[in-house]
Amino acid sequence: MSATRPLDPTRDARILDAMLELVAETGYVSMTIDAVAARAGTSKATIYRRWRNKHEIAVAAMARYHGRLTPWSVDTGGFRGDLLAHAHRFAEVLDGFDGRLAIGLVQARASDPELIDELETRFSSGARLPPEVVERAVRRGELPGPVDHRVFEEVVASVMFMRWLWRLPLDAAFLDHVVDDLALPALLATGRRGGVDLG
Amino acid sequence: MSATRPLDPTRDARILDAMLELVAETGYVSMTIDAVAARAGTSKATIYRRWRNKHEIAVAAMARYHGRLTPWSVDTGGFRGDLLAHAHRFAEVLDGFDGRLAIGLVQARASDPELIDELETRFSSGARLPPEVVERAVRRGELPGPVDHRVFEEVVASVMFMRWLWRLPLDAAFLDHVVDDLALPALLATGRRGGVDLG
Amino acid sequence: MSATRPLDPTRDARILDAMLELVAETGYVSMTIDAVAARAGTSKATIYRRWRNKHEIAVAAMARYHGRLTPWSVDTGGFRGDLLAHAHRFAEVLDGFDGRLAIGLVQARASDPELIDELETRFSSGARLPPEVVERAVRRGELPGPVDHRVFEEVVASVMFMRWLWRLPLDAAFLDHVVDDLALPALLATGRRGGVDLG
Amino acid sequence: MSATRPLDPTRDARILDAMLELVAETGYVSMTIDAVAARAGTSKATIYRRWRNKHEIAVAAMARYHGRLTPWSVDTGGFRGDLLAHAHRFAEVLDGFDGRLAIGLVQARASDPELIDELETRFSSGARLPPEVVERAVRRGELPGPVDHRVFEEVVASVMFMRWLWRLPLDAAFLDHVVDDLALPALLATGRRGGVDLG
DNA sequence: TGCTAAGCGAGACGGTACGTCCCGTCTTTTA
DNA sequence: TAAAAGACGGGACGTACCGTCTCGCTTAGCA
Repeated sequence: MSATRPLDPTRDARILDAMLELVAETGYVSMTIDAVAARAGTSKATIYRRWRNKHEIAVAAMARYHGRLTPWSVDTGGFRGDLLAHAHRFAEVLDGFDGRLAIGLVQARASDPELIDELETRFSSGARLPPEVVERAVRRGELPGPVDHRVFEEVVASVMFMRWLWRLPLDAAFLDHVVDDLALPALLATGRRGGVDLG
Repeated sequence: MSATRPLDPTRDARILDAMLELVAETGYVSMTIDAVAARAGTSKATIYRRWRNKHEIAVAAMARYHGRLTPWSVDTGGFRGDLLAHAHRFAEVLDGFDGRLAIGLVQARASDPELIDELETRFSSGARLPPEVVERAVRRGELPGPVDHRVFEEVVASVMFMRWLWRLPLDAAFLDHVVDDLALPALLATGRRGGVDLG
Repeated sequence: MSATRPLDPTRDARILDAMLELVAETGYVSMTIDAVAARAGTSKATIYRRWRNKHEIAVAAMARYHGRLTPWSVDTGGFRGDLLAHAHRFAEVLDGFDGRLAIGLVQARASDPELIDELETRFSSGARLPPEVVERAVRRGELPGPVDHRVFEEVVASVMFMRWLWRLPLDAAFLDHVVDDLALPALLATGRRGGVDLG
Repeated sequence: MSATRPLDPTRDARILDAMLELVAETGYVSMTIDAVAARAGTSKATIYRRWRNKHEIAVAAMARYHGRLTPWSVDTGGFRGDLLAHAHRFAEVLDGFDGRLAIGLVQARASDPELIDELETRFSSGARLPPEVVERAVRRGELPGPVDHRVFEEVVASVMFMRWLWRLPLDAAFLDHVVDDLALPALLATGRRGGVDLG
């Protein structure tokens, strides 16, 4: 018998990083595996030894990327201010790398229905409201009781992403609207009714 | 001066209809221009005389399709029932033709900003809440006063589209959640504060 | 009965001239009917009203061109000098418009076997030796008797065209060779044997 | 450093053979690259990886073909008979594969000067008179001394190719004419004057 | 002089081949 | 045996040109 040689794990990283960059730069559909291989400094065979096709590579790349997202939080001293700050932060995320990546993701879903099933929660994690924001508000007396922080992410991520998708401005007035007219009422309603199951 | 011959508009219709059918049947990426030409009974040249590439054809096809969307309304006898019915209706729209077409729209977005902008309102029109639904509720005493019907569309279209995008089920429980926890609180909030400017 | 309008003969000329120019510039295969129409300032329909296809147009153009070829002659005072002068003249013809046209002709034959059947004699007319050259030589006593002047054209046109085809130089040394070693012996042989039937 | 994979030479052969067959069957213009690929059992990409366009493929195919031409000779017992036999042989060559291929050569000439130059000698090799034919004639006393065998090829290849080009018949009468009136006088003249430099 | 058939330009049309690009697989060489 | 380099079969893309056609406009020649 002969010694088998394991796949070199440093290649995985180079390949997936190249993949992410190219999805952000050109979109999933326009991006080619040859380009990924070139940027990663590997050969196509090395890529296809690890994943079976383009969309599997994309899945792996997204998983790697979202695994690296750092949680973000801020304390402005007030509940509404915290929500607004998180909305602003998500607007920046959309306008940056993540937005372009999101387009790539959506495009990928078109070509490869199975691609992003498991990425749903990860995607909106950019708009995630940390539970301590709610806890602080309760402690400060701004909220009568606990509310479901996940509702914020659900509403804000969706509405802002859609608006960004149509290239409408994510300006201060719109963020005020999202927080005051959509997120806050929904959050307060969860408090009144004792929770929500987002399934 | 001499007469030049215009592009035959009956061809446009045949081509775009064939395009829509094939996108719905096989998806944007799998669909072939040759197949479109064959089904439309034209030649490829006739197609490329009108649009420069595949995605421009798709954009045109979707513009044509959305231009044909008929408004929809229902009266269940109660406000919540009406909202739920409209949410169900939008779920059907997404699961049908529109969902698959929406993906094509997102693909097109990269290169066709102005056309996409124009389609924004049309896209969410599937979730549009007709003003008379609100008026009926006010007359029945279910609402203390008028609320902004556009908030329904804004929240419901976004949240449901996102969920559909990630292929999570648009089942009854989720629709209840959207109506009760997100849409209704937001709608009622607009009533309390006298309107919203969605810009 | 009704009045019919005849085809405008001025168009014929413009079309065929444009055809000849374009064959010489780009070759028969590369030349397009659209380009002919554009240069002639007509429409394609006007062309196809006159001829059924590309090669018929080419036939007509060649016929028109060769119909315009002006006979050429010179008297150098000696038979060999006359032959050399005609060889030089044919070299110039090949290097000019006619050479490029000849290539077009040959290419045309490839695509359209029927194209140039009747053009054979016309083609070599550039190398035609006028009968008076022979008559003068006989009068001067340079030839013992009449020789078949057509042999000159047959040999010289063929050999020089082939050499030109392979882009070998048609220089003075080669022309001397053609005249002294090929044409003159063949011409004299016809005199000795009393004529040739070129069929 | 890493190993790169060379183009597979067995493909070249299959492609060029298929090309030759199809040129002979349908002509250069009618022949399709897809048909070549199909017959060669390769893909179009494999063909276009080797040559840039249709005519480069044709040139390569003809180079391959002419490289395989086998010299031909015959001994009829008499000089004139030998010449006639070689003329007949060349007529067959023209009417067969070579004639159709020659047209392709001329097409190629426009864009590939250097390759064509190289093929020049090969082309007329079909009409080449082997030196031993002359030597035998001298030994038999049919010729007073050595003559330049290359003159035969020069005259015969040119005159017959031209006549073939115009689709005039290469019948026995014409071959007699070529041998008796053109080739023999020119050959004998070289003997009288001691050689020719065809440069 | 007015009617009418046909010429004309412009260019759209169906069809077909071209040459390009990319996917996912396979082959060769080196380490 | 992994890795690089890249050739390979397959198949869609978008382009180009052919020969036909349709559309208005104009013009020649009969009435």
